[in-house]
Amino acid sequence: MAKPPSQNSPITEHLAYLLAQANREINRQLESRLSQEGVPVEQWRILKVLSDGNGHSMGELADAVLLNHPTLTKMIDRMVSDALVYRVQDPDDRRKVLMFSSDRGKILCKRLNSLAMSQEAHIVENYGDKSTSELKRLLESLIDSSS
Amino acid sequence: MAKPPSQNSPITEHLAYLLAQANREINRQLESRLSQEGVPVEQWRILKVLSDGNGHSMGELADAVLLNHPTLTKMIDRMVSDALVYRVQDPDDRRKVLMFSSDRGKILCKRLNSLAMSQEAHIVENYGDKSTSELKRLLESLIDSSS
DNA sequence: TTGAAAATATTGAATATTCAAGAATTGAAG
DNA sequence: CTTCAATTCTTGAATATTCAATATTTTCAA
Repeated sequence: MAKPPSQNSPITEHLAYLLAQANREINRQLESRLSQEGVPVEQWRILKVLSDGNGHSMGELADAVLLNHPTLTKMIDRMVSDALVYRVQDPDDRRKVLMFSSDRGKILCKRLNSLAMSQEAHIVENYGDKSTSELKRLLESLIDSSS
Repeated sequence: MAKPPSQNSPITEHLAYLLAQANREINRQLESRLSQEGVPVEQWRILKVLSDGNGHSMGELADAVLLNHPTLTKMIDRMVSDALVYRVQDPDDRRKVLMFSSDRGKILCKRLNSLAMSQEAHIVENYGDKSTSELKRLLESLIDSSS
C-alpha cells in the first residue's frame, strides 16, 4: 500500500497537489476547445445547468458551477449582456432571482456540449475506458466523503 | 462500463467537472488548515519545492507550483518581503534567477508540512487507505497521459 | 402583530491574476 | 565576430476575483 506523505516527501505525493495538477491540465484542454466559441469553462457550466429549463436561483447556481456568489453575479451580468441568460424574480420568495437560459443560450450550449464531449472522448482514447470510469467513480466517492 | 457523457447528461458526469469539484473541496480544506500560519496554499508549494536546498529558476518553479510566470513573480515579491525566500542571479546563465528558501522559510515549511500531512491523514481516515492510493495512482497516470 | 435574526443577491473597494510588451542575456547562423 | 532570433524574467495596464458592507425579503419567536 502507498505510504502517506512525510516531511521530506516531494509535493507530488500529496493528493491535494495531484488533484490540482490534473485539474489544471484537463481544464486547460477544455478551455482551449471552448475558446473556439469564445466562451470560458464557467459559462459552459452555467448554460449546462440551466439547460434543464427550470429556473435556478443564484445560490443554487453558484454551488453547482463552483463559483462564489459575487463572482457568479458578475459573470451573469456579462451573459445577460450577451443575451445568453435572463433573470426573473422568484414569485414565491422575492429575495431570490431565478436564472433561465435564452434560446440563444440553449443553441450555444449544444455546440459547447459537443466540444466537451469530444474532449472527454479524446481523454478516453489516450487514458483508457476502464481507467476513466474508475477515476470518475473514485472522485465521486471522494467528494461524497468530504462534504 | 460507465457510458460517456452525452448531450443531455448532467454536468456531474464529466470528468473535467468532477476534477474541478474534488480539487475545490480538497484545496479548501488545505487552505483552511494552512491559514493557521497565515499562508496561502501556493506559498506552501513554493517553500516545499525549495526545501531541497537547490536553487530553482523561476521557470522551473512556476511549472512545479502550477502558477504562470507573472503570478509567480508577484508572489515571490511578497515572500521576499516576508524574508521567506531570496533571489540569486544564476552565474551560469544570467537570464535566470535562482530561488532559495531562507532559514525562516525552512522553519515555516516544516510547520506547513505537518498541517498538510495531517490533512491527508484526515482524508485517508474518512475515505480509506485503499481508495486514496488508488486515486493517486490514477491521477498520476492521467497526468502522464495528458502531457 | 411586531421586531429581531436569517437568508438572498448585489455592490464597491481592495486584491490578485492575466495578457501583452519590454529588458537583459544567450545561442547560433552566416 | 556580429547580428538576429530565442529564452528568461519582470513590469504595467486591463481584467477578474474576493471581502466586507448593504439592501431587500422572509422567518420566527415573543
